[in-house]
Amino acid sequence: MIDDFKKNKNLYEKSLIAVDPIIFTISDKKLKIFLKKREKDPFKGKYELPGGLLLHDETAEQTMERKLKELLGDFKIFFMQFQSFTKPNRDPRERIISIGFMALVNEESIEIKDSWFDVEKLPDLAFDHKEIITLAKNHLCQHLNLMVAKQFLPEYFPLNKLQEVHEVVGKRKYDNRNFRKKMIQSGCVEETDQIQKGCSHRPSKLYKFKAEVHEISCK
Amino acid sequence: MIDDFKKNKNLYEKSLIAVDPIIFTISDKKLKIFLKKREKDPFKGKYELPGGLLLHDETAEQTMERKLKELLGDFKIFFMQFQSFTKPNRDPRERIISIGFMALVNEESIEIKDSWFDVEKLPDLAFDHKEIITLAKNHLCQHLNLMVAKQFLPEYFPLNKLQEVHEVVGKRKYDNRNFRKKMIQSGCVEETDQIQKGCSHRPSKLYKFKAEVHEISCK
DNA sequence: GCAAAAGTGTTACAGATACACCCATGG
DNA sequence: CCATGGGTGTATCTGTAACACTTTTGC
Repeated sequence: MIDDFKKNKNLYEKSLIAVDPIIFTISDKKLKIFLKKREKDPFKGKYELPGGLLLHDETAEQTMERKLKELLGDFKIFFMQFQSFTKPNRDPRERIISIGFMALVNEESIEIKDSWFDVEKLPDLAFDHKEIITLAKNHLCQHLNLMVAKQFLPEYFPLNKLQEVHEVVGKRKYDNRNFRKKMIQSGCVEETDQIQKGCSHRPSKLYKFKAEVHEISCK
Repeated sequence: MIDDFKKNKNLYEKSLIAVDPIIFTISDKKLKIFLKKREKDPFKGKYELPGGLLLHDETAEQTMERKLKELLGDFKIFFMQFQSFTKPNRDPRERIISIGFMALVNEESIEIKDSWFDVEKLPDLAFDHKEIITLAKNHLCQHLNLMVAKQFLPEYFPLNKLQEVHEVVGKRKYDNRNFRKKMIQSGCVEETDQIQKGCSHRPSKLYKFKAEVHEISCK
């Protein structure tokens, strides 16, 4: 391929490479994403994904880690690639290829509480970011499984919170008795001796994921 | 992001962008992919994916269409993005980001009969192409549905061929009676009045997909 | 008539669904 | 004592799995 490039440098063009993180969390029973407001043209005043360019010696995954640390702080965050975006004029200034990643964070680990937008009520977006977010939402919804749900929860959680995650991401309701039965039977979660505190109703038992939960799917 | 670039051009580096097509077909009850032999160093004599660079005004999808036409001829081929590869040194000469696509073709539309390798018996591969192929195989296997199966079959096909596609891609066996029942009940295929010819055994009825088959999943 | 693949129905089992009431706590 | 969310069992339905023999054709 490089040989093609050497033969005819006019045809091919080197391009900047960026990652665009779609950072999801669940808060207030809604799926939300992190956006920032643009302070410069083009698209001044609109919102954008908090993307970043790859450094010369970085993989896209390393760029994601660097950006996430910068945005949310230094703790481990789960993320996965879902699609790359290559329209030549997606940035009006200069060609940039963007690799889309979705990242999943537990609400409780978030310090900055603003900047989060309900995916059903997004503001005006810069570049092709609306399209990117739509695809990320579909990808998340289609890849909902226990590994994904786990990312939205703290280590110890009530089963009803796990159900809530499934309901919000999967955009559907589950029967509470059936959901609990299925989760317990699946062997992926286990009861602990911890109890929920500080709630003005019957406190729930807390569960945790068994260590071996990795890729178990859950419709 | 471009502002970051303008501030410090040393840190960021523009890169060539390529597509790498993993072209699958089913032949002889095996899943096969298209590879070509490298005639130059590096990796001279090893096999590689038939990748191509993005032209300055092309999306990755347009590059795929151009390359597929060049490799296999001018007919419509189904393909989908599955992952991008960004290790800085994946090509020892110069940085190239590669966007991996899997393409699916029906054996009968192939003219060039060599160049196809059983995915279970791959030759030595150049660059990171072994890794790319492994990921493409997993992706294909996990995304097996009727839309995918359709790509491996001609317009009119025996139900048993559809079963074969599912068995080869899904690496498992299906019970013939149950499989037929399920396919017919699903309403995605319909019987035609066409009959298989030129076989030395009982000829089968031929079926076709109904028009609306797009994204129906099938375990 | 034999080889080779096509085609066909019934029973058993497991997983999914539907459904309504009592419980524990804080205020 | 009341409001709030936590927690529980049974009966039915539906889709999947297991299973073996007859049919049609070419040679």
